[in-house]
Amino acid sequence: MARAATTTDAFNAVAEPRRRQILDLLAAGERPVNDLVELLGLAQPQVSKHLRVLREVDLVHVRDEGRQRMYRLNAEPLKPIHDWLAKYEQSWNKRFDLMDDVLDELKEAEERDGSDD
Amino acid sequence: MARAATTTDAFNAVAEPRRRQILDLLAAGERPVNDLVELLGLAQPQVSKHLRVLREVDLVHVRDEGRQRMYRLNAEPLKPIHDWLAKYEQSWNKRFDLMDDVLDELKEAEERDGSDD
DNA sequence: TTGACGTATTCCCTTATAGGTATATGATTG
DNA sequence: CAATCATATACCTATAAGGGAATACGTCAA
Repeated sequence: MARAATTTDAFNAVAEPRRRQILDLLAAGERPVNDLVELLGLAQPQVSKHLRVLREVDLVHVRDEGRQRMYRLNAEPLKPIHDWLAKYEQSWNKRFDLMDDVLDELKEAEERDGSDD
Repeated sequence: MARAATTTDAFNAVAEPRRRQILDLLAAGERPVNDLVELLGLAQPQVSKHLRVLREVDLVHVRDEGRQRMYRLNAEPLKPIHDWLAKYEQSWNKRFDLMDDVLDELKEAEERDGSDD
């Protein structure tokens, strides 16, 4: 099997840095494709392709405005990622794992020193 | 160019559901590979391969314990993901985008109604 | 209608995934 | 030392990514 499609969920869609950039830009407000093309310095087709992925996981909404297509952020699909991360948050904030690290080093030292019976 | 390697960063490593499961299991404490194999119901080589990816992005630490290898969670590399998400948090919590949605619908209705002038 | 503009899609290519299966490596026991 | 356990790696296959380039499509202006 190959890797899961980028359009499987927000986790996969957002793993690509360019797509995160796009979302970051859209966070400031609605924008037509060409704006993004300029801001990102990418070729237009690549931007359209990234936008397609973001659309498929519902991270952006589109609206037709004349010959332009206005893209707008829809952050809701990011919530599952945030929710999943919640349980790990203490690990880096409160240095909860400091204790684990110490225990680890103790065990390793123990093995090194007292290894010969 | 192909997709970025899964070992590029935590974003990519964590896009795979199995690897998130592994981290979830390790969140409860250190475990040898075979424990994970049983708990996940996966073949041992696949588990080892997932663990390798997690190791390469430093999401797990290993410790030799006799013929077993004890894996432990290291959540720190998840922080960048959390940090990136921070700016979107309000979007789903406080329904900040409700306003945007309303504006959107107004615009669309406007277009529908006043289009034939 | 013709042409220019804004955007999406298609095709080609290189690369790497994830799973399956077999096997290699390292540590322990007898 | 041989056998076994715990884990890692190698090899194979199918699949699809993302970039580049060309082109198709829809809209508006003259």
